[in-house]
Order: sequence, then C-alpha cells, then structure tokens
Amino acid sequence: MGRWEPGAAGRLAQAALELFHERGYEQTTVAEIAQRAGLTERTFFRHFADKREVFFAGSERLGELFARAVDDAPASLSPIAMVERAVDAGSAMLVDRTFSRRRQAMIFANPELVERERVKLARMADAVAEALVRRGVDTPAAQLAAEMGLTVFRLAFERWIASSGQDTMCDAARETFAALRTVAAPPSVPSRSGSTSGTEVSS
Amino acid sequence: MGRWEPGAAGRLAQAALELFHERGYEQTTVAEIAQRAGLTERTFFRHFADKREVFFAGSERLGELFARAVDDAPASLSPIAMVERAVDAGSAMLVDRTFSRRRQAMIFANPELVERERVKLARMADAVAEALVRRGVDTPAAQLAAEMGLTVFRLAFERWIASSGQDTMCDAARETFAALRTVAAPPSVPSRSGSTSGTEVSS
DNA sequence: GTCTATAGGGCGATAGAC
DNA sequence: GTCTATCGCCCTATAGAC
Repeated sequence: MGRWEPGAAGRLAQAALELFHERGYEQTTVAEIAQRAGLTERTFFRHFADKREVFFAGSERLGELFARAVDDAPASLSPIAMVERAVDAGSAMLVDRTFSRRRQAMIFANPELVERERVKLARMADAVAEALVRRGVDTPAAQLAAEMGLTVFRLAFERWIASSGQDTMCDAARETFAALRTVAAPPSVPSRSGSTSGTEVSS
Repeated sequence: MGRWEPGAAGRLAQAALELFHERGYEQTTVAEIAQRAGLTERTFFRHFADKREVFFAGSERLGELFARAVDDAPASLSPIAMVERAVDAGSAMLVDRTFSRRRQAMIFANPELVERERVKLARMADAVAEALVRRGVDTPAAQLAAEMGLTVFRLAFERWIASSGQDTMCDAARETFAALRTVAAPPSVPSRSGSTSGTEVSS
C-alpha cells in the first residue's frame, strides 16, 4: 500500500460508481472521478487501464469463483455438469435483483460498456475452460463446455432481471441449462417436442 | 480533383487495411487513412462511426448470410440443425486461410479490435436468433441455438487458422458441431467416451 | 469544414515506505 | 540507499459539437 491515503483504487472505484449513478457514464469525466476521490487524473490511469475498467473492478472474482467450482467438482461429473455447477455457484452470488437491473441498464445504455462486459464474460469462459483442462478434459470440449456455460449464465441473467416473479438467478440458470440440453440434443428420436412446428413463415 | 471518385467508403477501407498492414493498427492514424484515400479526416468519420469500424466493414454481410440460410432452411429441420446449415453457409465464405490468419493476427494484437469483433459476432447471433424466431422457434431456444452456432463458428475458425492441414473451414465447423453434441449430450448412457477419465488433478 | 473536449500515454519530480 | 505510489505538465488522436 502507498502512503498518502490507503486504498486509492477503491476510492476511485467508489467515486466513479457514484458519479455514474448521479449523472451517467458518458457525462462523467475521469477528471471528475479523480477529483472526488481526492486524486489526480493521471493516478486514475495508473490504477485502471481505461475509464471502462473502473466499472468492472472486481469482476475477476466471479471468474475465479467459476474456476474454483470446476476445480472442486466431483471427478465423476461430466464436463458440462462441472460447468453447470460453476454457473450455479456464480448465480448464487447474484441476489439483489434491483442492483443487478440498475447495473445492467447502465451497461446497455453505453456501447462501450457492452463491449467490455462481453470481454469480461469471454475471460471467464477462458478461465472455466482452463479449469476443465486441469480436470483432464481435452481443450476443444473444454472450450465448448465453458462457452456454453457462460452463454447460459448471460441469457439466464437477462431473463432473471427481466422477470418480475419470485424466481432466483439460480432458478433461471437451471431452467436455461435444461433448455440448452433440449436444444442441443441430437434428434435421435424425432419426437419433435421442443420447437413448435406449424408456424413456418418462408416458402 | 474537382470530382470525387466513386466509393469513398471503399477507398477509405482499402487505404486503412493497407496502412494497418504496413505499420500496424495503433500506429496508423485516421488522418493518414484519409490522406491516402484522398479525403479528409471528417469524411472518414461520416462513413465509419469510429476507427475500428473500418476494419469490420462488410462484416454485416456475413450476418445476413447466416440469417438467410436459416430463412431458407427446410421446415423439417430442428432449430440447431438450421443453425448448423447457417454456419456451414458462412464457413463456405472462408476459403483464403492465409488472409484469415493475417486478419485474425491483427485482431488478436489489438484489444480494441478483439472487443469489436465480439460485438460483431454477438450481432450475428442476434440476427440468427431473430431468423429462428421467424421460423417459429420460441425466443429462449432460438437465442441458445444461435449463440451455440456462433460459438461453434468462432472456435472452428480459430482451429482452422491454427491448423496446417488441408482441411477446410467447413470441415472444422462440422467437427466442432459434432463435438458440441457430444459435450452437451446428457449422460443418459454413462459410456465415458469423450473425456479422458484417469488424469484428474485435484483432490 | 473548423473548433474543442476528453481519453490516454510519456516522462521526470517528489514523497513517503522499507 | 531502493521501491513504489502520486503528481504535474506536456503531448497527440479520437470523436463529437458547432
């Protein structure tokens, strides 16, 4: 730790989120963030690579959580089942739906933030894939399983914050995983159960 | 130079790719691109929203190709099979592996371009999902199928450009789709075929 | 077309911690 | 002394405003 006031990065992150909430992301300059934190603009860029990063400060923890869940999964599980455990563990972290809604609304309102969020999700997928490889899964299967898991996580999250019911993020993730299995299942028995097959439009 | 030569956007895009190749993306300024195209900086920003966009000029066409393949797929196909058709159609566009390698290397060398490429892929997934909805698939299943398709496309592309054999992008896509089915399959019969099951590391 | 604000990098100086 | 965090001022390119 340095020795002016400790926790410069934390103060910057808090000041940034306050200002983003008060006047929006684009309307907030780095200079204003630094000023509120009692630091200079230049110091901001020493702690965060760019202005978007301060918004995602601490998002690495979620990736580590995912990876650790895979590390700790029973060896008897299939790769995709390990990923489902990881997604369940990550989903358990999301309890405050109002907070999640506000955060997501701010991201969706700013293309820059959308881009960065996708990168963060991609990093998490990479972390999960690496964890699967550590468990003996070959790389192509690990990447596929990890990407599917993060896709499920993202889509379930969007459904969860859009929903008005009492369901939890874990419920949404489980449902979305079930839908994934239905969608990805090879049509070994052509029961035609999943999709509606009577309302085609073209030709 | 009283008359403007036709295709300002095209000239800008060509000049940009030349300069990116000559001296790298970050070392090329918008002013230099405009100068080589015989235009002004201001004109560049009238044709492209930002510097990154010129790199992805024409990438909407791939999304439209995906979507049209879904529109034209036989109604008897399952959603994921429609997506596989779309990915196959898109893969058929990629024939020059040397070109694809150079392009991908430049993207990977620049985080800005990685971000933008992910957004482009996400847009394509949205287009495919919308096409599936037009075919009567419910939205959650359509989103899942579309996202899986684009994930397969991306991973297959990475494997294809990393490979040194004679295989085509279509081959890579088909193999990756087969791997997806194996990975996503519920363990109805625990044959333990896919992943190696003797080299666990943890616990 | 011109003008300008902001992001973000470079570099040297400084103020502490060890 | 070294090491690291912070400052301050200079700079350029992007991108939006006028």
